[in-house]
Amino acid sequence: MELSKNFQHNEAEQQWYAHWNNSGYFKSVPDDRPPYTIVIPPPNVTGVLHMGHALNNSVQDILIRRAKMMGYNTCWVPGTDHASIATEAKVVAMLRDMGIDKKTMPRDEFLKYAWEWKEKYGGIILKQLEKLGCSIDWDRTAFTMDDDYYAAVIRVFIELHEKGLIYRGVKMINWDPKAKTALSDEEVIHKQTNSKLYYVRYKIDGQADEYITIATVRPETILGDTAVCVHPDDERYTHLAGKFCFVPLLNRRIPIIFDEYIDKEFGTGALKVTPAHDINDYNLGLKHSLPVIDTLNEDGTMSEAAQLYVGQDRFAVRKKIVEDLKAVGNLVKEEDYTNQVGFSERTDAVIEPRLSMQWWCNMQELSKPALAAVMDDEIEFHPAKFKNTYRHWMGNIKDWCISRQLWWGHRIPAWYDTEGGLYVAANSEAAHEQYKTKKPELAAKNPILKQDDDVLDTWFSSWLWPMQVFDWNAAPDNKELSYYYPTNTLVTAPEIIFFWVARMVMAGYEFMGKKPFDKVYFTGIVRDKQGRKMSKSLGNSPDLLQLIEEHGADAVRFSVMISSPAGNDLLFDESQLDQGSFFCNKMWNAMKLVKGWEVRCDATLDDKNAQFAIKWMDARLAEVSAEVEELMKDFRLSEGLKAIYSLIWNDFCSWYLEWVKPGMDQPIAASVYEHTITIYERLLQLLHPYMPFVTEDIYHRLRERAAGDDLVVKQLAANVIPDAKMLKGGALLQELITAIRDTRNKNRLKPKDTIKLWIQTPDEAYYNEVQDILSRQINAEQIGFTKEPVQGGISIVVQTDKLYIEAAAATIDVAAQKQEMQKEIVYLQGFLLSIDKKLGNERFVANAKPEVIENERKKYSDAQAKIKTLEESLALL
RNA sequence: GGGAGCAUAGCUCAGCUGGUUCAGAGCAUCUGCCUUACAAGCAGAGGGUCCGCGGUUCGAACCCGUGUGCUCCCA
Repeated sequence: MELSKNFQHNEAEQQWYAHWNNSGYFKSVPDDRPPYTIVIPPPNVTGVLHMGHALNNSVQDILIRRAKMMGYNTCWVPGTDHASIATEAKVVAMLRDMGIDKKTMPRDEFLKYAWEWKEKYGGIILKQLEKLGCSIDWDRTAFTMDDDYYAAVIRVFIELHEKGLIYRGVKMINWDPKAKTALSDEEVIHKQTNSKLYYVRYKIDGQADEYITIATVRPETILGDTAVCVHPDDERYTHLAGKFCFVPLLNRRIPIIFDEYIDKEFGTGALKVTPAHDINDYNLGLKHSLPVIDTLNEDGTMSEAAQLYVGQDRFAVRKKIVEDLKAVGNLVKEEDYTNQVGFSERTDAVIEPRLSMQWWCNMQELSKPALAAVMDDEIEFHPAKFKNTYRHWMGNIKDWCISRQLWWGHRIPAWYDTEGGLYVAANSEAAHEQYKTKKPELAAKNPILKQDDDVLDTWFSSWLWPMQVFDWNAAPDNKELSYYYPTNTLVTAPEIIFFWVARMVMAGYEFMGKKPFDKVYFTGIVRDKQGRKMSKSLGNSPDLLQLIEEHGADAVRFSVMISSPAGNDLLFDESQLDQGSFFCNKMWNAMKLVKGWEVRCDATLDDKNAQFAIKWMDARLAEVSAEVEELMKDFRLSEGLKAIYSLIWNDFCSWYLEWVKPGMDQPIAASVYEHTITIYERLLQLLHPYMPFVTEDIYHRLRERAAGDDLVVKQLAANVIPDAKMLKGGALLQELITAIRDTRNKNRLKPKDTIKLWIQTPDEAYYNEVQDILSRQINAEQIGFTKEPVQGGISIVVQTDKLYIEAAAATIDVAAQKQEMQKEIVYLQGFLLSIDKKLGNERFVANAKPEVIENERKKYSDAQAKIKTLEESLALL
């Protein structure tokens, strides 16, 4: 078999994903094994895969694959949410391109287009997860507007309405003039914005040439002013009690009112009050019984009520009104000002506070068990610091605006009669039944009820996800739900904590009476080199599919995971991908090396010289396996990967393989070959959750495999206690080799120059065991023991053994050797002193743990011995 | 304004319950190698007031306080 120079990721990825999927390894049905379940945080149906998804889904896949190898029945449920606003925007844009205006279209027809759009583009993001290698149970793919899911959402609405938790009312909401819908508070993003603060004077009624000056960043809202408010203690204005002033340009007469809400320090201390367009002004208006003048249309243009600039956009009007105020002399001044402005999460339009009739969900009761569950660690947060954020939000929870003025989504199951009577029911028939019973006379006259035009917030459906993907609504006692629910781990970004995590917890307790998941793992945020969050709008997110194409899915997963400690952000830079692909290549080459030995196997050969290497490698494998297990328990995936990476590259490739490698054209003991293959398999298995393709590929190249013998389903062996003596012996051997190589370098020996090594040690047995390895690693033609110092050689000290190197080619620098030894002695003497001080301190001896003291004593005697050895060697030079 | 977090090698970051096996990794740099798997590699090396100050402690990168700088979330 001719093997390519490098690992060919493209072929391997295609081949193995198809093989795993076709073999049914990703499918899950309830059985006797314990379940390990993850529901995917449904990506937005309009989305494409970006770096955040790469991180998020790599983490999920690692957890799932590892659980699978540990004997769990793993189930990873995929799906998408319908993304009301984003999808509707896409469909409207598509129609516009076709020359069709949504307004001219009935609802049903629009929805037909929307479903077509969803069928065509909606699944793209899920398909992309295949490329990343995600072991997803595709048969379970769910969508928040599937029929069963739709029914569940409607049921939940009705139940909460019956409980009195859902109600309809007029309140100040966040209005997105671009999407023309209300938004919840969570969908508004506040950004610091450079604005202007305009000082505008309002003429006082009855006072010739007296004005009151207000400051505003939104001069266009002047047209909706119904009062000017000042602080009752503000001496500048006390004389204006009971007076009125005129709104500039309109000359509407409005009262000057007094309220302690006013901040005297801000601007001029006088506030224009526009109850229709500011939440604080609205509350002030309620308190002082001010009229409300809504000067904006739904698309952000000025309404008839504004009287001026009717039909023109709010931002165009802002400029014009400033000009016009200036022209009539009422603009006093303007200054630069930075303030927080709300933007729509989906459309990026500037949000308008607007008074509007909407549906609301009261969260007070729902939040109580949800808050307690997280605070009591019934649901564990990793990292735990997010408990604070969660508590803060839950503790100050506000009613949730759940209606959206859109068509794409779950239509609100409420019907109205001609008198405004309200009927909430699962369907039109049921609503009409209610109507006939309640108002038989009206029903006879006007038999048709009108359904509410609005749909529900997308998150009002996705909060049911962990339950409804297992068919909660139709069959609450079904086998799957009781087997998979509560799910094990939810993996998500911290920015989703309120949208998703909090609401899913609430829904879980409210409707299932149980938590939706045991643990929540919050990943970091993926940022670019400059530390900016990667986002579509900034355009700083690399094309993930292209990265996978170029570097391979394993390399992408590696680079994302290696630099992603739990809950910390990760600065992603494409150059990091190299480390991952180099690693794939390293493993590929190790496989080539080992496979090359196959034809040189000799079953009759003695494997004595390799025993040390094998036992040591087994011990390291045991040690790191245990370490990884601990790290995984704490979601320290990045450190787990580092440990495995180092085990494979350093311990296995750089040390072990060199130690068992046969000489050129020399045979290898068959048992050593076998053992090496087995060790490599176990290393690949340990790494597999992180880098599934390259590991599966090499696994199959190491040996012929029977059908079904695939790494993805190979069960991890139970961890064993590593052989401590072997670990120590291996570490010493490495230290010896490195020290001698360093000495060779320093004495300008070429790699091909051979040396003679004389060892002065009390433990000759150890050296006998490693002699074969040692001589090859340092290119020694001869190794022997000595009881006396060897004259004329280079002398070094490793731990407390003395080594003498004789080399014909060496240019020995005695002065340099002396200097180095003296330096070492000085350091050790200082070290000794510090331990001495410590051990001489009564309080240390009294307070420190016995093992700490014991360790200090050992360090002391070791250092003493080493100084003695060094001094002896020094004396000989 | 309220809250959370971060500051460790030139860069990006690890360092969990305080104890020179605690000052680490990768990249970058320097030196030597085309050594029979790998130059996408091998063998070595150098490099740090663990942000400043104060405190607790026998002992602090780690705990506490404080200052400075930065990031994020919420209002």
